[in-house]
Amino acid sequence: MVTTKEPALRFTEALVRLAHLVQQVFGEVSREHDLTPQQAQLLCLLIDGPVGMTELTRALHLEKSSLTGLVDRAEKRGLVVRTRDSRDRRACLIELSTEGTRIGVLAHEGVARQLDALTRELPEEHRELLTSAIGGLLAEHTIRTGRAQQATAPVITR
Amino acid sequence: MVTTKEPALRFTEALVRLAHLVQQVFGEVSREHDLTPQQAQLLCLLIDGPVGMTELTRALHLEKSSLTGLVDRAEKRGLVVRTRDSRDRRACLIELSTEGTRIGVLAHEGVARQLDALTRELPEEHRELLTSAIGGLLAEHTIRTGRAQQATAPVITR
DNA sequence: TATTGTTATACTCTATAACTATA
DNA sequence: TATAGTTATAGAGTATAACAATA
Repeated sequence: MVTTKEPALRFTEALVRLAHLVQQVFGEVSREHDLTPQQAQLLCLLIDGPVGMTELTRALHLEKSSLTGLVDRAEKRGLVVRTRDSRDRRACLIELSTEGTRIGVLAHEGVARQLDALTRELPEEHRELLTSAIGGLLAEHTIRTGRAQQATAPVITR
Repeated sequence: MVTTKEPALRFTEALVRLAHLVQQVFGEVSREHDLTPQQAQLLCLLIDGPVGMTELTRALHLEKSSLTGLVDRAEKRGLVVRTRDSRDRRACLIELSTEGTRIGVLAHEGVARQLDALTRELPEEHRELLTSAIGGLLAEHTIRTGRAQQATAPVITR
């Protein structure tokens, strides 16, 4: 086996540019719905149900005070609601409002649709292979860092 | 051909999570060098040589006033220098300082190293397939939007 | 007139440190 | 004491609109 440096560099560059592209798509879709990318990310993360602040900080890789502000602004816009956690009076659960659900689902679908459109040209086998390859990368990262990746909707970290 | 919705969704989710991961890596490396991700991105973009403000706004997808601020702060930190463009007295070229070059290269290498490490487990064929598939996506996006992607170092858009 | 870039302004996002309330 | 979350503060990032200087 030869020490091929070239492909490695090209590959990482491809990864970075892909991330760049996904960010763009995410930003554009967010704008269409008058959301910041961070707000869209929050809404997408809450689609599956209410989540506590601490869990959100882990999912979003934010400090708790940063999250407080993000939730404050989202709440002020009527996108989410703070609910008291019945089992722990210190904690609260963040929940989508009706409007938040509506916009969150739209944003989620918008991102999925656009990315899907970009990949429509790929042969089905390639898509599957890509999916599993990416799954491998994510698993590898989880192993290395000990941190699990979020298991939810299209969501981008800042 | 059956209308398979499932794989499409999984695939786009994989893309989004991959982008997420790359963002994380980029953010961590930036922090190590006491840079914001945006500053790191700027430095990486300038490694190949000086670039004008207008071209930078296109590469970074920023409004010109946002870029003015970004460059201001980077200049204040001694990372970049504004140079007058000799052929157009309205324009200026942004150039890395010695320190900016040093840190920019370190950040670039750091990102490449970490991403490379994550992909070391992948079979070589998969890496090549991934690379070409991503290349296809980028090309598709360029066609659809008419905008070229940047052709430079590991760089993430916010 | 059009283009290049800056300034003024207003938000949003983010982190650190100190704090309150509950466990 | 430890944990969940907020507040205070400061700085960074971003966009819109109005502006200056040059083309």
